[in-house]
Amino acid sequence: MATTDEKDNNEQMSLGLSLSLGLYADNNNNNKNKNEQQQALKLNLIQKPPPQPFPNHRLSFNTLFPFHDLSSETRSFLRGIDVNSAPTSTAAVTACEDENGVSSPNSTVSSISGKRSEPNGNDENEAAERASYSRGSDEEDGGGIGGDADGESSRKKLRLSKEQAVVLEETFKEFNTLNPKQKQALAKQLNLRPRQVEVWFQNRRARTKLKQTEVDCEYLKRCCENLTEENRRLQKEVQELRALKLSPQLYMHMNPPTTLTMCPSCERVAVSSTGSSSSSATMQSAPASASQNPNVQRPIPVNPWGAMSIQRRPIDGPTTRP
DNA sequence: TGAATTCTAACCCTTACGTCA
DNA sequence: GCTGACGTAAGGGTTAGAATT
Repeated sequence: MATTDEKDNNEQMSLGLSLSLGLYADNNNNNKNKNEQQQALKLNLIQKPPPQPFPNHRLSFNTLFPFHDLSSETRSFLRGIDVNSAPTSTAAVTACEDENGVSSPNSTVSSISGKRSEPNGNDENEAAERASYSRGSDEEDGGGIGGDADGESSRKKLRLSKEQAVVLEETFKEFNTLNPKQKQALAKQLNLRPRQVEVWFQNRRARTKLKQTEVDCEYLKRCCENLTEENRRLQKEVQELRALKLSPQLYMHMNPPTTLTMCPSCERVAVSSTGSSSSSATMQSAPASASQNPNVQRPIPVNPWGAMSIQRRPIDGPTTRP
């Protein structure tokens, strides 16, 4: 059926994606326009994606574990994803699309296209089949990809063409979430159903998040290793100090124990030796004097992240963002 | 004005399918 | 040809915020 959304799409088709995404021919009759307009302002006019990579209601990993020294890096993880490594400009892809908007290589039903690597064996039959398939019945969502017409049970799986994937990827770099209008416009441009675009973005976000989780996991692993090492070292020091306490007569012949000091500016922990000239009084009374005199370098509880010098390699992700 | 209800969109988890080795 | 691993499109359920009543 011809919905108002389709009308929107027709109006927007004449523009390139970047423009059409921002275009708000506001003849929509549903009740969420205010929201969308606000979002459109945010996303399209200001060209500023939402601040959070995943504007989710739920807590993200980084929300739960806010590494203070990593925030900027962590936020940048989701930038610059280029999975397909063949970034074609949107304009170029758009240019491939002819006026009818149906002759471009469309999403591919794998059982039809055969090879995964090269879906664009452009028969007219194939193209027609793909077009009819990917367009489907433009009823919203309900049908699903396998829910069209005949089979409820058999859900055929389509494969997006390379061009579609590239455009989606490029768009994802810009906006990792789409508002409904953007979704519509992009779907129209790619000759897909909005639901398919939505699903693609959802899955794409999931993949990005998975990568992020892997990176975070690796980081925590290294944190754990460092902490274990630090713990081992401190245990050893404690043993030394206990031995010292039990036999003070030996103290004068011992090397001074190492002490953790913290740089007040960067709060990084440094292991320093107090030097051979340090007196026993200094060593033993250090914690007490530190608590009284803030200028005294004092042994501190170990900052688990401070001693880390791990460079977290950002994973690919959506593009730059302030 | 505040509470209850409805709508919507995003997310997560899972499934099903296609491809490849 | 069969099989298991892997990638990914899609289904279904849940949730939170906005809009409406």
